[in-house]
Amino acid sequence: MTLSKDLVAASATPIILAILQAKDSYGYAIIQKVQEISDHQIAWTDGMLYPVLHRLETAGFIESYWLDADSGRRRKYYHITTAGNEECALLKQQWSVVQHALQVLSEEYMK
Amino acid sequence: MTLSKDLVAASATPIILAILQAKDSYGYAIIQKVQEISDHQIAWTDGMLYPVLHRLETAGFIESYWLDADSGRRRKYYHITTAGNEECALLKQQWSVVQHALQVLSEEYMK
DNA sequence: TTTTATACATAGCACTGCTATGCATAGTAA
DNA sequence: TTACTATGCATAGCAGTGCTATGTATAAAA
Repeated sequence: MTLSKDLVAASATPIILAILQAKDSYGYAIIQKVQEISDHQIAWTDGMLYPVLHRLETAGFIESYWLDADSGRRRKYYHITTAGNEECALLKQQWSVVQHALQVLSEEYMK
Repeated sequence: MTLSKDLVAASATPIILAILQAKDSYGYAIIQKVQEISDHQIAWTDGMLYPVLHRLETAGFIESYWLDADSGRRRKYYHITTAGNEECALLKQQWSVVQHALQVLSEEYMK
């Protein structure tokens, strides 16, 4: 399943914030996490993710810090801020509005 | 509640197609229908809707025909095509993938 | 006669998502 | 020891487009 461009754009932020709500993480791991929880139906490229992370950091929704992994490689970890938590809640709410609308329409159609 | 720009873009097509699945309709009525089923939480402008309708028609998802209303005004009615029904089903499926992902993340966070 | 509601249309540009590309290192297969 | 894959991050730059702003027209109502 390939998600439409619009849907990818609309879902990236809430998904990233929701992942970081559980625990701090870094770019590469986030991509894998998204694949995992979507049964490989959502496939993000790194080139698409990093700019989004930078935007979220600029917006103040997440903060970053560098850590060295056991492997020796450097990883840029992201931590969700209070503003990020609020944004995440807001986005989820907006999603539920649309979801509810689609739900109502489906039911109406079935009648 | 004001929906984010991305979400508006991603939800417009499935919502319009879902409305037309129930019965043929026209621009102005579609805007009112969206307000109604979303408890006035989704507010589309006509300037935003008409281009979307034209795009959907060009894509072959809907077809149009003119009708004169009792009021005397002309209305451009839209009818969903077979391709449109398929597209609608596909989009709904894509939405459920994202919805499911967000759901899983929420549950993981709660644990 | 002025305003509001109804009804559709689109030029054009501001905006931006993301592709394409680049850099770097660790592990592993050959 | 070489090549390849996986890991890991970064961004220039432009193709692509969503939608604001604007225009037209008619009916009804105030």
